Amino acid sequence: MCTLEVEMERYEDSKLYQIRHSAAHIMAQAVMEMFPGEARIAIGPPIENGFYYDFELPRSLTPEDLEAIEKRMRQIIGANQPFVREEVSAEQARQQFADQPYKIELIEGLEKGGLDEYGNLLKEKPVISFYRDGPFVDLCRGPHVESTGKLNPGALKLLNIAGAYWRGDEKNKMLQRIYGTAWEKPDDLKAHLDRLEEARKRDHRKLGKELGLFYFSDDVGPGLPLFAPKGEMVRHLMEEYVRETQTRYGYQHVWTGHMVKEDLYRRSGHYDNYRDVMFPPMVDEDITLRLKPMNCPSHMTLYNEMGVHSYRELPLRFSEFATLYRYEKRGELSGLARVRALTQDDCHIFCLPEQIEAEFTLALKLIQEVLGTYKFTDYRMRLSLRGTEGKYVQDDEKWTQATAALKSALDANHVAYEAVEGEAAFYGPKADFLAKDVLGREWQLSTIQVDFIQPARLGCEYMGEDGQTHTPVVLHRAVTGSTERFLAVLIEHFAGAFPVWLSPVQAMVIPIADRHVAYARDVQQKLKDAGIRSEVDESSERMQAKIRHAQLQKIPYMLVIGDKEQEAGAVAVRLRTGEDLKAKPLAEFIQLARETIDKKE
RNA sequence: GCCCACAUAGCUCAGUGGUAGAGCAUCCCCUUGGUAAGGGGAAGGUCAUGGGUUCAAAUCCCAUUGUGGGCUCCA
Repeated sequence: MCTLEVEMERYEDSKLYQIRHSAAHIMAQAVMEMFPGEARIAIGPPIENGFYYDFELPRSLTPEDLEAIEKRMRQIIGANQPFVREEVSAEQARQQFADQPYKIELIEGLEKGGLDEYGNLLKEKPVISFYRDGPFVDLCRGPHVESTGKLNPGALKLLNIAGAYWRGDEKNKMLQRIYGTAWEKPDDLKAHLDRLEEARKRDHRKLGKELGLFYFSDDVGPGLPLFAPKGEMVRHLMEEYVRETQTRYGYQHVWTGHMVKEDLYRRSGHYDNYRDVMFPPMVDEDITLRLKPMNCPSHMTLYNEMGVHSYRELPLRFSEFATLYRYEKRGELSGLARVRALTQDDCHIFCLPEQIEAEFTLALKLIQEVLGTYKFTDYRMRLSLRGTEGKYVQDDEKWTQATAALKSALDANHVAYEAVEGEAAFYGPKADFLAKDVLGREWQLSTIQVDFIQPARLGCEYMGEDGQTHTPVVLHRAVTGSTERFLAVLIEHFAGAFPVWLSPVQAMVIPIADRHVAYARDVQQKLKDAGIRSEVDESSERMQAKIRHAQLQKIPYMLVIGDKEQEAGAVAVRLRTGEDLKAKPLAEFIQLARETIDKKE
């Protein structure tokens, strides 16, 4: 066996990084010239596919300003100003940026030697440096291109204006951020803009409407999706598939409703950690109820109500497609990707401490199977661990134990992972699956979390082999997470052209003339008998128009029926790829379609 | 929640102070066709909601609601 070692260039060391960093400086120069003496500059880093710079300005920027700034940037590039690095003392830096409060704050952070611009701890005290290009000076670590002329003026574009809090903290002032993108060659820029365009075309909100899947209505409320028959069909198929798979993996299904007494969330710890995402309480005399934002306390209560559990019963795996309600901030709602009413394929596994590894492995296999079915083959794992401070429940021993169990399970399954501190849930560490879609965008889909805390708080117990009562460990696990969000990702992943098994309408029967309608209905009935979902296009349009309509609806099979097919008991099969499979006996088509559907290809 | 933008027919959009428009979709009529749009006609809008300015508001101003782009990928 041989492994090919590919030395990946770090983005930070790349030419593109320098180009974008330099573009940010050039943009800042242009903006400062636009507001002489009034512009305050914050930070302007390169980011994936581009760069941004944050400003505090006397007025709001407009799209026309962007054009003017971009024009000025081209002039600065034309002037070919060299970038000159200069190392300075903190005092010199303060003098240079006396009227730039954000820079002063950065300098102070650097001077303390401990903090970077976000207040995070740095390992060593950095050297303070400037980069000058022409009249513009910025506090900057670099590196940059040699001179502004190294940038290709045709490979640069300012994209949008956005608000951004200084240091990302909503307690701080709101700054104006300009996003731009810069590349080595105009063709690269074009390719990038084409990718953005492709992403827009696949936008699940646009496709959801075009394909008649789901809607939002002001009358119902923000973040509360309404699923039309076709959308609900997809949702139903997704749920059915995961349910059936879970059953196959030894999971049981439970149901715990929509509301819970607030007291339960106080005991579980959710009230303290999760209050902001709960809908306001409903008070009924002396009972205060909350819409369920998560299932764990309900599942644990159910576990308790079911009587005394023996260690022989464990693991118990309770899964539920539960409708949860989360009071997401208005500005964070986004199509189906972020909603206030969602369906979670949640599961809680009650197990013995020594079963963690096996249960984790089982969940891992289940997730890998499901993601594979949905054609997500490119994913990585992130192990989220406790941070040094914050919301985390204090119990060092249990954290250590939980973390070790997860790591050893990952290692035992030869799964590569990246550990991130400070990203854990309040009750324990978690392992998340980050999957890439066809456009290379990464989505967090599945999650497995270890919980040593809540079962104890809610009094979950089992009788051990030793005759003593013990607290079970609970693994929280979601495969597709929120069905709504997963559907959003699927729509974009497949550009609305679902695999046949998931397509709400699998076949469109297209009679060429009215005299073929009776046979078309006959075909539809036979398809129905075979469990294939179809429609007959009985409109008075020409066949070409019917094909176009079915094509735009991304229906996998178009079955054209004319005199020849009717006589032969056949259907002429056209795929949405444009491929013409010619006329086939109906039975043959049904067999072909069934195989594709059953294999979930 | 905060910053900015946007809200006109079911959908996509035009209309920037003087009687509300187009294409697609819908309905009706003609056409009955062979792999991505056949032709004609009709119907359809308190211009998101509420205030204000004006002789006059879809258009200008304010508020509200909703939607969109963002809100730590290292000076």
